[in-house]
Amino acid sequence: MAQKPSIPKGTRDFSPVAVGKRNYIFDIVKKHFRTFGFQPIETPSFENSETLMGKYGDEGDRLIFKILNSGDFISKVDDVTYSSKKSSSLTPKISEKALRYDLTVPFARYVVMHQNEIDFPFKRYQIQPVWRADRPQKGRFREFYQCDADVVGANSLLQEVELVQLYDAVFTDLGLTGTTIKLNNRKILAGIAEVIGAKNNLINFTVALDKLDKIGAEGVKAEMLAKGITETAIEKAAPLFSLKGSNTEQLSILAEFLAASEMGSKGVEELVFIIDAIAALELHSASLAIDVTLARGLNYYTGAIFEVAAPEGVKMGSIGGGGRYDDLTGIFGLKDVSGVGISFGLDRIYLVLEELDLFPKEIDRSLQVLFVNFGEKEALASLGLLTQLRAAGITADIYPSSSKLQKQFKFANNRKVPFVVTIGANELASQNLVVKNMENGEQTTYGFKELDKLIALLLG
RNA sequence: GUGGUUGUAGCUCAGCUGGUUAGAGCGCUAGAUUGUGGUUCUAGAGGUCGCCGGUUCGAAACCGGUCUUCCACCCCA
Repeated sequence: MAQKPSIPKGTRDFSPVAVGKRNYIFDIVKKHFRTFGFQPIETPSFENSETLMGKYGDEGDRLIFKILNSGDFISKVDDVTYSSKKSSSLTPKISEKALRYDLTVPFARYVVMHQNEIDFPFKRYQIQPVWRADRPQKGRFREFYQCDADVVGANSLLQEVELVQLYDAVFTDLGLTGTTIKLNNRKILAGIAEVIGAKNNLINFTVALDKLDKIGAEGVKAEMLAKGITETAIEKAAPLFSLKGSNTEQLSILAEFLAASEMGSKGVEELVFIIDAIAALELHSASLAIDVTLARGLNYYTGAIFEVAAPEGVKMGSIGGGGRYDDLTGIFGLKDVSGVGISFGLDRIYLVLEELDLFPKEIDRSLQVLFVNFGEKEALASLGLLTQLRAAGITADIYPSSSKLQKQFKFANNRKVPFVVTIGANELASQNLVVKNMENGEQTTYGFKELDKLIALLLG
């Protein structure tokens, strides 16, 4: 053992137990994606750099993992570029591929490339890892999975309503009650900026507003001032900092505030539709809340904006987000295809479920029954019975060597095996097997011919 | 990318202002118990103190660098 091996910053190994828990979440998410009519696709881990670069802003470009070209790539760089030592001009010459940064941009590329084969409206889901050269923190990794569901080619607000229901269905099924689905609309943000006279400073305005719950009203004002938003404009927007009351109350205040803005009024109208529809349909465990400070990545959202907050009391950033983008495929040359989608933050949902102890304990039951090994003859007899159990769909195994019973039972205990079958010389002679319930220690004897009874016990 | 923080046994952590052979609990192995785990008792094995370099008679401890962890920015799931 020369040096202890390690894995790169922000990456993780997953143990059998962890994979079991992750698959539990994946399976529930997939189940609901499918019942809502979404179809799965997959795209490559890496794309051509030009597909990704420039789609996430300067900040995003910095976080994209670039892949070096193959071969003697340095020798192909001209001397001027090489000696300039400027990463921005050198990188494109030595790297033409990059790891996927999210699933939305590759999806847009997919839609454009396959537009003639796709039946629109196209509802797709995609669950794959993405990579970001970010600095890791709790719940933030350099390699993590995204679970996205998007609809392209449908302008109806019914999609937004369904996506809210989809969030609710998944979190309810996971037993994660008390989540808050925060809802806003880019048109409202644009309307506010218009009304207060900061139309040309929309991004700075919303980025600052988005931090309200983090840095408080004073902090937001300070940041807005620093970003060149006038004091009178901030004053006008001030009532929105402390917007309170039910969704409908907030909406009526907003409607009044935005009356002069055509864009803003349209946004209010859209929110009213979604809120009314959800009120009529009712959610199971989540609550839907208007949040005018919600901005998220403004790069491509044009309509509804979603973000899901973990139940109160759990310290965790958002566990999901999404929104509508009217022209995502435009950057790849396909105009007028509207899309709307949501994403589940698997790693964070995992942490939240862990913290609230919401994983079912059957998950780590990776083996339902273990046969104790007494020696060659007994083991061969066990193998015959084992085969029948496996054929009946039961996860069963035999201890590979005739080690001490103490050791074999301890192994069963550590693996959390609920039943252990013992077939020793006595049992072999009488054609019986002894089944031990590891939870309460009770032992029951069955004849070899009564295997159906054992199967019923194990399946029940 | 900026500022800070962390690293000691498989795991969770002690280890004082530098001073012999670096500790505990849990886990692991063996025995008490040659057909029974989860409880108890006894014994044992496990560590180039993240890595590289420096200061010193002497470094786990001090200094520099580097990697890693976590945190605040930035940004975001």
